Amino acid sequence: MQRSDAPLTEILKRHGMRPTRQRLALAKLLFAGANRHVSAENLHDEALRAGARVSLATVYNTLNQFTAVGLLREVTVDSNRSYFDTNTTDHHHLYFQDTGRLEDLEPTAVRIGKLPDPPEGTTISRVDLVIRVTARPD
Amino acid sequence: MQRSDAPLTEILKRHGMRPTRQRLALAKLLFAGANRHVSAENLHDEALRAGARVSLATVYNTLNQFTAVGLLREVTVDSNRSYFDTNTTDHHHLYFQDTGRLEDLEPTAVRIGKLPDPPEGTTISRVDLVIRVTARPD
DNA sequence: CGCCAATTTGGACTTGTTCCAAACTACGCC
DNA sequence: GGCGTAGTTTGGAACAAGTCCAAATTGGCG
Repeated sequence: MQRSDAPLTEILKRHGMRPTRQRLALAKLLFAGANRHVSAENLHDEALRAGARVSLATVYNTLNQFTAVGLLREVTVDSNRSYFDTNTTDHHHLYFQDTGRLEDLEPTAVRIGKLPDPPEGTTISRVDLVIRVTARPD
Repeated sequence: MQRSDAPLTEILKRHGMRPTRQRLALAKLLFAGANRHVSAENLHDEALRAGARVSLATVYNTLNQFTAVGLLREVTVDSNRSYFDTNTTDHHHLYFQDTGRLEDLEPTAVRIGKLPDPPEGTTISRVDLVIRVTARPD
């Protein structure tokens, strides 16, 4: 294990997960650089290409565990595929319907001026806003 | 065919669809009363219970066709099931994560104060806002 | 070092949805 | 009113995303 994996190891431990080879490899892909949006298949392919031997089942397990402990956020933009976002701060999304590409919006790009009170006995767990764009037909 | 189906027949024709027994039955369930949110399985069960002989494949076909011509709107709140909304006007949604229940929000309940310009070469096709609530843990 | 609980894995399974080829039907035409 | 045909429906097979499972592996602690 290289020195540079140490912080990832720490992160996993802090969230009650053993830093296994597979989880470290996936965490590295997810958290090494800029914020990302991945699907399970998508991350699995990437892991294999990077030489990590990880099964698809483990990718699903890991994404779900990371989401459960708050390292990832699930974004629902497409009803037949789950996307996971490494940016867990408060923000919204831009979705390119033509290509399936998903991007974060700057927190300042959108302002929600007014929200209703949640119904009696419930609390708002999240407010998701998605701007869907298509190539301009011209 | 009863007199009361005439308007539905008209609606279907106007959108280039033959008013078949199946489409009329489904349209009746969808558009007879207040606005609704349905899933395919859900509408299929209801149709059968109402005595309409319709296959699940036809329910899917019909929901997709209705959506294509703008009689329905697809709402993406859950990544493993599609919901269709009979309210095609501009509005947002309240989603009860515990029960899967989906409700329309009054157009006045939410105000979006600021939106970014769409990226070069694209146009905004839709802005979806979903407020997710859970039972208050107490 | 060795043990044991946590983890991973391939493959079977489930669920939601689409595809397909054959059967059926709406509807314009005579 | 029957006919022909293009549009529609249908059951079942096929597909895709995701979960489950029992067996094999492995990390971490003593």
